[in-house]
Amino acid sequence: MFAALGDPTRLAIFDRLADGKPRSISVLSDDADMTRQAVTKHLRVLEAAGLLQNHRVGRESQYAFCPEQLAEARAYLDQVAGRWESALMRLKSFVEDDEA
Amino acid sequence: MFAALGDPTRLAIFDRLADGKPRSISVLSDDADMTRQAVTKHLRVLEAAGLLQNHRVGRESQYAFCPEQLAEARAYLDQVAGRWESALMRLKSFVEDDEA
DNA sequence: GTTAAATGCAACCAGGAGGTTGCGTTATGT
DNA sequence: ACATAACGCAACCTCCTGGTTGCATTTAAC
Repeated sequence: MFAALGDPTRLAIFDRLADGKPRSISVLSDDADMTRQAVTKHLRVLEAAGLLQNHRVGRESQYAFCPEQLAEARAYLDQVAGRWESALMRLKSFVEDDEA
Repeated sequence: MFAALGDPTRLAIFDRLADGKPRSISVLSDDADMTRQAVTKHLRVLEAAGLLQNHRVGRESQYAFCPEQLAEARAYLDQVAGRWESALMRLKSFVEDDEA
């Protein structure tokens, strides 16, 4: 999932869809100075990572923002930050014990 | 920065260093079933992304957790989630207006 | 019913990422 | 002082990724 957002093109697409509005592939590839096929591949990657949702309507396939994985990413970052801070606390109390 | 955490090997190293303790390259490459050089490259990438800090001591170079970029990533995810939720709110009020 | 739009599929290509090996250099330990 | 540990640099290799092109297929529009 970090890998999915790691590519700048993909991050741009994802950012564009963050307003919640679903968009078709051709709409997304219009202002993405690259082939429709390339955009399609990126969309597939983002969908596989659980960041986007695809839903075929008529002859066009709409991709839309999907918030679940986003929450998971935030949870992971929070957890890492938490581990780090608690390590800091242990270090601090160790130093203070040493001073006492 | 998402790209830096996108590689599983790098994520593992980063996760390992999240306890705040600095570690030398050879220590890190001991249990990473891969060459020291490969680990070095990964560490350089993580450092360039601002996720780790390097500090040479004697003949060994110690890499340690660096929290700043982490906060930035969290801020970005928050911002995206915020944009999405406010879009939801607008949609909701639109529907309610329509009902009225 | 035909034309055109929106997409899917597959083959293909160039470049960069991840990894290794070999060798040189600096610091440590005894 | 000498052996060895920890590291840097550079060349090299392989494979995956990002991108393209060509063609087939489904669906809308008129």
